[in-house]
Amino acid sequence: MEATGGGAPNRSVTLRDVARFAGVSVATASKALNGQPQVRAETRARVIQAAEQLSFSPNTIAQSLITQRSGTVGLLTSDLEGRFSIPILMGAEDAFGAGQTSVFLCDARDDAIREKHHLRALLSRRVDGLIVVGARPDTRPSLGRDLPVPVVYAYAPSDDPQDLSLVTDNVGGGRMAVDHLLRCGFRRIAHITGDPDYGAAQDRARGALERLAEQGLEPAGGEVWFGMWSEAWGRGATRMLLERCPDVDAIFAGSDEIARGVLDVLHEERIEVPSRVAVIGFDNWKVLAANARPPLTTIDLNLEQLGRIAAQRLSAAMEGNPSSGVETVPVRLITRESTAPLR
Amino acid sequence: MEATGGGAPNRSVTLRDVARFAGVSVATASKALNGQPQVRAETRARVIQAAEQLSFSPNTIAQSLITQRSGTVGLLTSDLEGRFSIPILMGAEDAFGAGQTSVFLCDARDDAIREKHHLRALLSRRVDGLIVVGARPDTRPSLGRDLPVPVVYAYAPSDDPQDLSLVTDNVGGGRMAVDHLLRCGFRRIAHITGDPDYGAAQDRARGALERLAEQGLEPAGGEVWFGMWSEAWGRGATRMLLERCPDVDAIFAGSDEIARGVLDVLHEERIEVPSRVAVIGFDNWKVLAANARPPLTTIDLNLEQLGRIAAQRLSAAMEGNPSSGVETVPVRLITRESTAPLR
DNA sequence: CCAGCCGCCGAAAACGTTTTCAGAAACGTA
DNA sequence: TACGTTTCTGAAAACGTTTTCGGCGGCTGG
Repeated sequence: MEATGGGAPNRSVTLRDVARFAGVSVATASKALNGQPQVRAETRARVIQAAEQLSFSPNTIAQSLITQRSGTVGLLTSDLEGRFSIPILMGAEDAFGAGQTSVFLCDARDDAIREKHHLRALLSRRVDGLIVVGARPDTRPSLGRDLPVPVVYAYAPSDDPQDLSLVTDNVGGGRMAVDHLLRCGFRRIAHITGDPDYGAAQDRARGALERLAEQGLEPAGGEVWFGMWSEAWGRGATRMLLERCPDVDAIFAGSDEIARGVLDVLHEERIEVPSRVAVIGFDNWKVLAANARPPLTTIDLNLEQLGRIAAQRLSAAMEGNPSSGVETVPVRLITRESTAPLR
Repeated sequence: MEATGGGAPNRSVTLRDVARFAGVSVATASKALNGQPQVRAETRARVIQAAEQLSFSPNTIAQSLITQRSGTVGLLTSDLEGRFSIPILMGAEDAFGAGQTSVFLCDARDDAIREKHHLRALLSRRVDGLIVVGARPDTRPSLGRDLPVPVVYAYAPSDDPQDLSLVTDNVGGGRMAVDHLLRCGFRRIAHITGDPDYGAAQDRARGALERLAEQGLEPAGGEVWFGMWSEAWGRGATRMLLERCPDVDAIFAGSDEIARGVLDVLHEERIEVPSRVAVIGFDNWKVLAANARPPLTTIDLNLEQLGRIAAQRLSAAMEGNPSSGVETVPVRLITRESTAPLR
């Protein structure tokens, strides 16, 4: 028979059922299952066994109602591809200790009114906190200061310095990329990157230029090649670069997409990578970077880490220890074959 | 003053507060706000205004407790990249009518015990239904028949035919790809695809071969080129193909990644696409397909649609109209420049 | 003027838990 | 034996809603 079997969480077996089955009151049953001290060991055992036999699963909703904590957080994103939100979600799941906290994922699709809508819904569900993940790494409008729950902005910082924002360290990433190329022995380093309206493009470029300047170097071609975040621009810029500056020996691309375009043209021109020209990307977008020819050295955005920190800060804020300002999360160098020490 | 301002959803203003403020009982307030008929228009207006002034937001948790419906569903995925789950999530959000239903996204990371863990948590949160998104389009173990809520399997079908599974129409997609090439006038068509252990690879190939056979054709090279889901395999296979069968005039790649490898070699060999050889991919993975040179015609998996249908079927099941078996969702041809009518 | 009806409102129960507090049982001590 | 103490248990209130049902007042028709 199935009735007492361990299998089926039958529809709605409640604490009352468990209590009755164990021959105690609901109060005692509750205390027994929650490890409260004031219950005899033998009684507790009986209750626990009853719960198992009935495959009791406590109704979190009722618990939330009374404890005033839902054990949920909202993850509000506008990231159509899920490229940023999923790693961040995974980091957050980790940090929240699985099973303790569940997360509502809402995609606002870059639409302010849809975002407002989702926000209302989440608040009405009494989430304990909110993580807001932007679509692009530039400041975004704050949700406001008067929300009843703590918020942390991840990837795209809030425009209100009073909020807490977590961003990847683009300046540091730019430095790191150039530093790696320098360590490998390259000196004539160009930087081809994306849309100059993006803070990320500016920051990565700044980091790169700073590190070059420390060695008394200028970028190959004289300045940074801003353009678009696409392979096509990577190809076009590389062609111009090779013409203007044929002795370039390394290219730092502002994204892996751009890097793919760069590699493509180098390959077309029969220029060996990395022995003649080294290439480094940015983002560690696996499908692009790992499949490249040769596999692409790049800067990993460390998004799980970012998600983990977001969850930690949110937990702290929920305990009453809020923080504010912009915190930058370090990035990581992923070495593959498109850069290598010059002999 | 902020007190009567519309802005801040102040901590926990309850229906009692609204009722008191409007000078009615909680019962009446509830009915007024929910559009129940047995309340005078004037009274209703007073309550609504009170609610607005206090910026009342009903506590969904309390509502759920009494209505026995949480208005939430769980989306259980193992899709590390979010490539499948996010579109499916978006489709589901659409179909559920925004704000009515919220979704918990849980990433099991292909780990059975983590999945079990998430499942317990979701059931304990009393989700109204479950969508299970697999990592790869092959059958996966069923969650079991004795769950207290309806389940629909999306992308990866369940191994229990009693369950309802929604899968993309890989056979139809294979047919569609070849059909498109035929319409464009190509006749010597090769098929390079991924790991033969994947049902998706087999199905796409089957569709392709069927359509070819209808024209009395065989695939160029005699058979399907199975291998791996990577650009590298796409490159290798293309080289072999060109050697063995230099008069090939079209290549159907089993994925966009493979297609990129194919294009790469054709380009290297200075073979014009599409005038000499046409290429079609599969997946419509934007970053790969749209950035390709030339932009890649491909088969779109139609995942939002799949998510929408999943949500509809789930809703139906929640209303007491379950279905079962495997339902295939049609795919879509996305025409770009890598195929074009001959001449 | 009265019976009956209808429209509107509110008291109270219910949902499934946790927590408080009073009381019962068992035991040791004077 | 009486009493204080310690352990353990259970009744009841609380969380914030929805829903049922009884009641009150006014209106209509006879």
